[in-house]
Parts: sequence; structure tokens; C-alpha cells
Amino acid sequence: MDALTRAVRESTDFPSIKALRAVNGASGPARCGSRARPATDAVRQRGELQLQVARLLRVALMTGQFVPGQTLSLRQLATKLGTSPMPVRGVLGQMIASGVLETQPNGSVAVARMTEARFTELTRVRKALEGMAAEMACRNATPKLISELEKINARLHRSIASRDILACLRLNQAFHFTLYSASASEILPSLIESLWLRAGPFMYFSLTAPATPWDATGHQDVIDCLRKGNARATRVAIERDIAGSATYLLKRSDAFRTGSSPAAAAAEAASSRKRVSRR
Amino acid sequence: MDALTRAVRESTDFPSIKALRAVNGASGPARCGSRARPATDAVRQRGELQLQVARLLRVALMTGQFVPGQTLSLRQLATKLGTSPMPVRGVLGQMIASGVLETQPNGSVAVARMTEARFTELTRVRKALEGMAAEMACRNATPKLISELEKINARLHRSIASRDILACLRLNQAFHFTLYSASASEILPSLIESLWLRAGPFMYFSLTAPATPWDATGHQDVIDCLRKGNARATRVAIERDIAGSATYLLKRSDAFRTGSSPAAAAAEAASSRKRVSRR
DNA sequence: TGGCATGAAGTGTGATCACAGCAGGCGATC
DNA sequence: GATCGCCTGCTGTGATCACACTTCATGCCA
Repeated sequence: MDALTRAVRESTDFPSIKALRAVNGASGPARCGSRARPATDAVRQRGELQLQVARLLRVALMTGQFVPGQTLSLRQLATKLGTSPMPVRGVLGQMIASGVLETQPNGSVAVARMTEARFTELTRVRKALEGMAAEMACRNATPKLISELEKINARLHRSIASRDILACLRLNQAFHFTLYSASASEILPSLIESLWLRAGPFMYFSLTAPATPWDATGHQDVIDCLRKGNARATRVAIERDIAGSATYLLKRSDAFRTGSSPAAAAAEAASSRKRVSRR
Repeated sequence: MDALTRAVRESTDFPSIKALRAVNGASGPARCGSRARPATDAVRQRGELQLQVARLLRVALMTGQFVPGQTLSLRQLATKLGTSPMPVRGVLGQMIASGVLETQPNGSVAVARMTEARFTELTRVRKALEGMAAEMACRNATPKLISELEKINARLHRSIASRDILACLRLNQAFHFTLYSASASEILPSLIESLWLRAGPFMYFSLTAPATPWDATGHQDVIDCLRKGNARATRVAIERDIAGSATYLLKRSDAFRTGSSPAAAAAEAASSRKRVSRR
């Protein structure tokens, strides 16, 4: 049981931040402003390290490298990333505050588990916020935006055809957030992103089953509404798209058992991830 | 100009966490697990310090102890609170992530400024989320909840009559969040709280003008709808209440000048806070 | 007296250390 | 043989230090 979770943990292979750096002499975690660092270091900026950690962690969560219920260790993550625990601590604190991660009774940090009630509510809030963002985006829609969305959608269809789950999730996310960024809203995209991040690990996990992935026909409706300039219809189309994928996930009722048995979930995710990457 | 902001900063008098502790021998910031601490120390728990800092900072923001645009110094806050910069850093990081604070171009942290567009959008999102929470709360409404809300509302009316702005804000917040906590939602209250926190400093600041405060007649409508058990009407009533106070604030168009001149805002807030506390 | 340079103070960030709490393993004792 | 106690290694948290960077003020030179 512990061996299983350990196996999952071992298989999480980040691109080490240490490797991303231009520093070549430092072996351990590079000091913040090490005097040995030449002026040619392009990576280091103000708070850059924390941003990189946040980015990597977000991607890892959205691509199923962590499983709902899995505990995340500050020091282990830091070692894996090649940094000190410091920036990891900051990022984890923010993710705990936004509900993506949660602190277990013993104080350690874990990926938030998903229950059916939580997922239903998440979907409801998503419909409200993303519907609003879509409506605003429609009022600012340009031909450039529409063609960009169509391009993403075409690639999404190809990914669905080739059953590339990772690409499906990434392109689906790209479609939605490209649309929402056109809303010119300052607060909606970040709120929506936190909701996606909450659902992220669960969605990946539940889509890795051998069942057929969802169809993205809802996206075409959104594009059509955008082209007509009908803001209310765009909102409805997005809401329908969200509801559609939500019911698809809800129908797979076994997906929620991760809440009761994290170890089994970890094992399942590990095998399914292998299955995906092997393709 | 700098003297003004400094004056404001000086006047922010937190209840020092150091004073809250049971430690009597330690003079500087008490070490985390100092061996000198007796086992009778009731305050210290896991992550307790960061929670206390977060609580104090939230209250300070909601009660206008900080002004939109004012820069917050990590070390100064820590010194004022009697802790090391460490827990303050964590809390500020979370507040930056949630949009309550923002990092200035030079890297220092400041209270997010409010623009008219931002406020309009904030109000729109608030209406959606709080309307949803109110609707859910109505479905779970109990006589106990309704009587509690009526009690809060009665005290709010008394505070309006005596023009106690601080109490008005606190009771208004209590009314709304008591209602929302009845929604039994896991994600809505925290989302809503982050929105309130964004608007908090601005609301306090703009209400401290000598103009007449708003009337809270909308609350009574909400209570009536709750008693009738009409969920949709409850949603509409809350939306109307939010829209009402928003238009009241928007009418005071001068309130947004804090975005252009933080120093003047700080001075204004300092004098108005004195005016309030002197009563 | 005007303008530029320099340095001291303050900023956030990252690293490291110290500590309390907890979990699991392992041996000694009943 | 079962159970209790210790003990080692882990966890997150708080404190402290070191560093790059900005800012502002003082001093020096033209």
C-alpha cells in the first residue's frame, strides 16, 4: 500500500528547475544571490523562482502527476525541483488558501479529494463564472479570437481522435481560457483558474479510464454563437458545454472512490498514466 | 506627503500577537519551539501564528487601517505584530495570490487600488456568487437562522442611527456571511470572502466621508424572502442589496481618486478614522 | 549653487537551521 | 508471544541570515 503511493511519487518527473538554470557550477540548491553567479544569468529575477515552482506545480496537477488524496511533502518537492523548500512553501501555502490543496489532520499537505457533492457544486459555480466570462468575451469578440478558437478546436478534435488524453485536457483548457481572456476581466480568469485547478487532478484521473473520452461538440456551438455576436447564447453554450462534460464525469461514478481509498487511487493513476504515456 | 503616509502607518495599532502570547520572559520574537516555553502555553499550535496574522490583517483591511495604494512592509508588519517576518510573508503571499494585495513594479507589496471598472466588475461577480449562495441558503433556511439574521439587522439599524461606520461594516458583513454559511457550500463562502476582502479597504474608505451612510432596507427584503422560502426571490433580493450599496458607492465618484493619489487617500483615511474613533 | 555619484537603509526572496509533533520500526520487558 | 516504550526519521513552521535590488539622502565636485 505504501509501496504503491511511493511508486506514484517516484514516477512524478518534473523538469528540474535546477536544470533550467544557467548555473553550471552549483551542485546543491543555488543560493539566492550567490556571488559566484555570473551576470549573464538570465533566469534569475525577482520572485522568479516561486513563479516557476507555481507553474510546474500547476501543470503537474492538471496533467495528473498528482492524485487526489496524495500527500505532498515540502522537502521532497523541493529536492525534486532542485530548490530549497522556501519557494515551494510559498506556493503550497497559496494553493492551500485557494482550496486546491488541503492540510491533513496531521498537518501534512495533500491534494484535495473530490466528492460528488463538491464536484456538483464546483460545476455550478463554474457555470456561473465561466458563463459570465463568455458573455463578456462575446462582446469583445474579434475575428482573430474566433479563428484562434477554431484552430484550437480543430487540434482538440484530432487529439480526441487519437485518444491523447493529455493533449485533450490541455487543448480544452486552452480553448476555455483563450475565450475568457477575451473578456478583458481582471478578476474572472484568476477565479476560474482556481476552480479548474481544484477539479484538475480529478478530471485527469477520471478521464484516464479506458472509456471513451467526451466529445467536444459544445465548443463548436460556442464558436457559432461568438460569430453571431449573441452574448446570451454564448453564455448558454458555455454552460451547456460545462454541464455536458460534468455529467460525463458524473456518469463514471467510480471516479469518486479516490476519496475513500487514496492508495488505490494512486495505483490506478500510476497505471493509467503509464498507459497514456506509453501510447 | 511622505509624512502623511507615515502618519497613517504609525496610527495602525494592531493588538500585538506578542502581547497575546502567554510568554512573559521572551523579549524579542519568541522562537518557534523555544525550550524556555512552559507546557502551559495554550496559544501555540500548528500554524497558529500564521492564522493569527491572517486574522489580524483581514480585520485591519476591512476596518480601513490600510488604505488602497498603501505599501505594506513585511518587516514593519512583523515588528508591529511581534513576530518574525516569516508568518507575515506567508499571509501576504496568499493575499497577493487572491488579488487583495498587489506587488508594485519595484517589488514591494501594496493594498490593491480600486478603479471604477474594477469595482463594477467586482460587483457583478459578487451578485452572481452571493446570489447563488443566498439561493442555496434559502433552501436550508431554519427559523434559527432567520432570527439570527433579524438580530444582526436590528443592531445594524442601531449602528446606522448612531453613525458608527465601523459597526455598520462589521454587522453588514456578519449579515451576509451568516446567510452564506447557511448555504452549506464548501467553496462559495471562501470565494465570496476574497471578493469582500478586495473591496474592503475601498468600502471603508469611501464610507468614512461625512455623507450619509446607506440604508440597509435590502436586508429586510432578504429576510422576508427567506421566511417565505422563496429561493429565487432571495437571490434577487441579495442581488438588489448588493447593487444598491454599489450604486451608493459609485455615486460618490470622488472615492476612486485613491487610485491616482495614495498619499491624499492616506491622509483622508487617517483623518476620517480619527473622526470615527473619536465618536 | 546645480548636478552627479556614492553609500546607507529598507525592500522582498531564498537558504539554512532549530524545534515540536507525528508515524513507524524495533527491541526490551512482562 | 504480546505489549509497552523508546528512537529514528519524517513532517510543517518559525527564526535568522545572506543576497540583489531600489530608494533616498548626503556629500563632493564642477
